Amino acid sequence: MKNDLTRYKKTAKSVRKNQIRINNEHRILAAAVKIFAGYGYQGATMRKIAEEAGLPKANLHYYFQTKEQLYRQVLDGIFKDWLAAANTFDECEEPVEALRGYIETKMDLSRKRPLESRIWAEEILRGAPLIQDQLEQTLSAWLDTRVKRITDWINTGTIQALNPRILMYMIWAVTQHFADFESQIRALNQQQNLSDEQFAEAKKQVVQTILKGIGALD
Amino acid sequence: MKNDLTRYKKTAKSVRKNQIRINNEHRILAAAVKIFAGYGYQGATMRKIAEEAGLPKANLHYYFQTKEQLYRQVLDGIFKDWLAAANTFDECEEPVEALRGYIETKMDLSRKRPLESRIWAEEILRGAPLIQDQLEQTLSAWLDTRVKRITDWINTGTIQALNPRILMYMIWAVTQHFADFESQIRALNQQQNLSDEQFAEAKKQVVQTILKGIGALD
DNA sequence: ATTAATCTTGACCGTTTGGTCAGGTTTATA
DNA sequence: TATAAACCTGACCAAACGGTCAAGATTAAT
Repeated sequence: MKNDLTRYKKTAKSVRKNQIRINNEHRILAAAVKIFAGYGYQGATMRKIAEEAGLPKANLHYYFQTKEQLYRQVLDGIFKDWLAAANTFDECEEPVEALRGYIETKMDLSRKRPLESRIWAEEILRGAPLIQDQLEQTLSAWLDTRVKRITDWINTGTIQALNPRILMYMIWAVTQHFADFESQIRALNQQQNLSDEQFAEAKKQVVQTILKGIGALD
Repeated sequence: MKNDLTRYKKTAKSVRKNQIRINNEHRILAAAVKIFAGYGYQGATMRKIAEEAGLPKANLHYYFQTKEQLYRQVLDGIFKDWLAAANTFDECEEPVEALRGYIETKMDLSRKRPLESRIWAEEILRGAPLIQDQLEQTLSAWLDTRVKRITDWINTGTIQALNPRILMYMIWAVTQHFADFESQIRALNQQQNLSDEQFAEAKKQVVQTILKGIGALD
């Protein structure tokens, strides 16, 4: 029993100690997302991230040895969110509901996490120097299986004949556009970000146009 | 006559002298496009641009006083190309041919000038710090008149009811995606850029999906 | 109460950055 | 041929960068 108590105490203290690390890593990562999204990888400086996090710069290097390692962890987190959202593609058998759910989930992700979307976009814009492997392996494998599902829909006549990859590129392009080009959309909307109502309208129209465009509606 | 000859000589020499400046400015701007597209504004250095142009760094500062001024001229050039392409929107009265022509022109621009598209995308990603005015004025005015044309199409029942602005955002998103996310598409295409045939297929499918999606086909 | 492990941080370092400038060279004009 | 204007460039500079480190503070474990 003493043993148990000791272990319990140890665990509790470990948890609390880890908590310091976990808390600070979270704080730094959150600050890093803001700064990387706002300035790009090169434009972001460890000093700016430290200020945003409210910590001395040297402290950042205690938790993340280099700027590149910090950036890599940010990218990893984004990729995990992306994969989680991507699974909504498989929740329905029917093309209309599967695609509608996927498009809406991607739109919601753009709305709720625009910073992450922009970091991802910039990384790809620069030629994906750090995430090429993930693209060529994880993302490529994910896409392959969905291409097969779409091909099945085509073969059963549920949607019209088309290149499934190009369809996916179109969905990615449109959904992510609302995060990545937010500042352009704002400039064209009387300097106001889209309201919730406007965004809901956009989401609906995007779904409608794509589903109708591939012959899954009407 | 002597006057004419003198003027002619003067003009000729002026032209040739200007030619030195024009040539070098072109050389520097072309190098700047490559470097800014490959590294982003912050990642691009005057040294890299100078190397790409084959000129000493100090020479760049002779023609363009600061890095920001050089970057601004690059952006101006891109915007002019964009506006030129945008006019294809007005070449046809009918929505099908007007939109098809516009989408195809934008796709061709992505194919032929991906570097410029990426520079533009990065500028917007960063919040458009230098081109906000152009977006809020020139681009906004351009969009307004096209919104009216699309609204006319809706009112005459040529296409279905929709928000014209969102339609334009979708077109921009999809067409520019093929330039901006080229490295992702490459990673998902056996590490090969889209061939001319693949790109032609994409162009066709994009046109088809959007036109059908807004009820302008079938 | 001691000891060990973890965390914190101001001061510092070598490198790279955008930008300057004096002085030389080339080109244009008369 | 003489003179002015335009062009060229190696050497240089202050500022900012990512990263290091020693020394102190805090927390954990016995």
